[in-house]
Amino acid sequence: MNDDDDVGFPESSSAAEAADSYLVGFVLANIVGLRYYSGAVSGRELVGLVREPLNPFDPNAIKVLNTRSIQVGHIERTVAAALAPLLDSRVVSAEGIVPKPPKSSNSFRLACQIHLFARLDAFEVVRAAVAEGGMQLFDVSDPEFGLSEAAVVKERGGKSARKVDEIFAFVGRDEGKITPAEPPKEVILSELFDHQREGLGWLVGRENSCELPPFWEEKDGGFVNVLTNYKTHERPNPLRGGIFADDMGLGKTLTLLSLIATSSRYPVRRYATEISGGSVEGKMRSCSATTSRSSKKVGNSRKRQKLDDDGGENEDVSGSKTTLIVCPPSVISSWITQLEEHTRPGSLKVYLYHGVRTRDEEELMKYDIVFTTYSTLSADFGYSYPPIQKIKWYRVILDEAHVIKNFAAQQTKAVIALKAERRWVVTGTPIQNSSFDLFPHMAFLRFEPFSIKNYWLSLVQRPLDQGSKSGLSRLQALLGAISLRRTKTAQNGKGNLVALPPKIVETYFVDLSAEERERYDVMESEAQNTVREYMNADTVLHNYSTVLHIILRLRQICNDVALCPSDITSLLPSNHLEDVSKNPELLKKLASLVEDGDDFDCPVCLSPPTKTVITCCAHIFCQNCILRTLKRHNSCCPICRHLLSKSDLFLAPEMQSSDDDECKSLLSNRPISSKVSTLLKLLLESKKQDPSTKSVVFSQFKKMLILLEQPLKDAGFCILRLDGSMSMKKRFEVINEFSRVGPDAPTVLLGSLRAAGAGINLTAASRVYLLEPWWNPGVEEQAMDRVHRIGQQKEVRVVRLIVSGSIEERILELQERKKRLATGAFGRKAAKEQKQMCVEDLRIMMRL
DNA sequence: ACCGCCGGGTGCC
DNA sequence: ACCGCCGGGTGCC
Repeated sequence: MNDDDDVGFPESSSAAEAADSYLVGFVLANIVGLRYYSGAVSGRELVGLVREPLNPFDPNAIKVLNTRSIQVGHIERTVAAALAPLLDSRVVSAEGIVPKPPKSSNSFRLACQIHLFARLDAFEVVRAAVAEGGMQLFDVSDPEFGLSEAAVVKERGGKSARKVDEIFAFVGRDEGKITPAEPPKEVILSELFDHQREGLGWLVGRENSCELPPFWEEKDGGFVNVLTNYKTHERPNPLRGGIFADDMGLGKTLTLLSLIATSSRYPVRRYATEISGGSVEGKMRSCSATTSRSSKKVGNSRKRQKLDDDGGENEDVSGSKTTLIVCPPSVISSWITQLEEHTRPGSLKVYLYHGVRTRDEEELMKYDIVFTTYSTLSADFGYSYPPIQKIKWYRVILDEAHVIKNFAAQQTKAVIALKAERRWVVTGTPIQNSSFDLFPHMAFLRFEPFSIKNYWLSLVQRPLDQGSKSGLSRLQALLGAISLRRTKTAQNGKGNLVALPPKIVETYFVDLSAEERERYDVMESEAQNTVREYMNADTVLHNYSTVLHIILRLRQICNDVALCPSDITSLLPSNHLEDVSKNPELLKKLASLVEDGDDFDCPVCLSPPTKTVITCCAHIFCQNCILRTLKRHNSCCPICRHLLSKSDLFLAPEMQSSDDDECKSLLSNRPISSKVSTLLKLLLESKKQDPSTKSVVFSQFKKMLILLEQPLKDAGFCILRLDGSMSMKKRFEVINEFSRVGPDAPTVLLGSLRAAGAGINLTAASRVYLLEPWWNPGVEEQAMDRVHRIGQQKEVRVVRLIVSGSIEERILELQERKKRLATGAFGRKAAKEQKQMCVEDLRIMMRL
């Protein structure tokens, strides 16, 4: 057994915090010594990795714990030797997952994937250390991956990730109706409102619930946690408590007093009033710091004996039903006021554990309610055996629990260490601001597996930090499963504890000037002719890159002619064979296409290529994707079935950022395009309304972002740029600077989509301008979500700029079609085709 | 034989 | 552990 039994979760091995750490990859290692420990692991289960520097056999030892914090074994010595320094120096945090169940019950070792997380600037160090230790670092996009043992695991992992979200979606949905409850009239004098009776019903119901906690199911006579896949034969304890998060002003305090009253011993032991003496009023006087000792009484010895052996967690130590309420000092008085107002005098005895306070546990147990503050708790914690920590309370209520923010803080630790059968987190504040670390609350509530840091991080916090949709929905689902929130406005309905302000998306149509229009029309008809030829000859696929090129140019003109050379045909490959290997010119052009475009999705993985490869048949892929595909599919190009070998693949040159100045000089002193002037107009309007409003302008064309700089500066905007060529570190610096406030603070961020990937948080802005329509609506969605995500305080307005009567309008049309398809009957089937442009799409886009 | 080879003892860190 | 590894016994053909 492990030693940290009190709190019920292990100290995490993850030193690097979630905020800016990312998955470097994973290594395979054995868990050894299973023979010597009792911890069981079933397949696909997460395990805790905990350093054990004092191990007498190996200072590098890393022990492995299962979900229940029971030791399973150790990480094999060689791997531990390589990882220990990384963990100790907090360069990495590690999470283990056991992919397959042990072959037999008396196995000696067990394979484990160790996922390593680190800050981006430490990736190289980690890679080097892993290599030094003789291990292979597996990467998600490793082409070799398809064949390794790890692949099986990873594939399953992918499936399970989807499944995890389904599980989350399911939980909390089956929450039954609440049966309203009446408080005992002997104690509560006031009449409760309907919603308060319901609230009371919910509270009482949860405290007396015998149901399995959320995410647990009964299966084959045993119990399984469907999230962690942990199986056990012991029935997990019900979660007797939760989060009570009614809006302010709905009377949470009275509802909670009613809850306390239902378990108070009044009127049964009316005689006890005399023993402990003092009504509420009496207590009120004795509560002040200077006189709180006055309530000291000699306890009876029978109780003391019981208290002394309170190590037994299951024992209800004294039979007492004392509720401990922890709250900020200012809130105590409002509790007292409500006590006076709503309860029968003398029916609930209270003690203020605050200032000069008793050290006598037995004394404390005489009261119905003991109030204390977070800072008192924190001050006491660390003293040996402070009574408040030693007592096993009947119930603990954390009021205004949102004041707990930092898991590492002493006061948080003190709160989590409190012992009680019934635990409540009470808050009236929806989680909207950026400090929304709910882990302390999960730990306090003993809500497994979220009360275990690694699980919290990987299941909720990390997805949330990286701005993924599933992060938010998981958080909402799990909170929904254990909390009650009603808002003043939305009566009856369960308000969401995690609410985002609204997002308004509008499309602003831009009219081209007469000159621009003429230019565009000429180009478009040229383009139509070319594409029509390919279509008639059925050679669209063989001229794929040319077609992409044409479309790209048309889209560029919609933004600004400066993005595109005047003669569209000059950019088309002269050679109809499109063989890059025999045509270095074409390679160059394609490379520029990739660089300009910034939005080419690899047709295999449907996301922007990491290492861009151009085939001799002029199609574009991620290096890893095309390598993997060639291995599987008889060496054919997935687009045109051209035979390919490795020598037919060309790495696109890395993007250069040095041409910025060149671009700038090229682009300066030109008349402003219609789209740019429209953007300026909109930005100025919003500045007029509120000068502090911050905006993000997204374009997929790097040149467009450069081109915008000067006009924006001239119009008096302080701007920043975020592009794909920046290192992650630099990106975070830019975002940090962008969120600065003050008279000289930047208000406009020019961003490329590629730079706004996972982990990028742009909530400082409340306006988003999308300069062009994106191929795939999901990508636009993602861009908006960098701004519209947890931490956003304001309503978000998104404006898409679309040139009317242009290819942009048709792209919009295509997007709509695809959305319809995706949500329609063919939903799942259409998903793959959705992102790849087909001939039919091309027809629509080119008006052919 | 300062070797190779055999087979028994043994087994996390 | 139906392994690897260690260290003792052993030794031409």
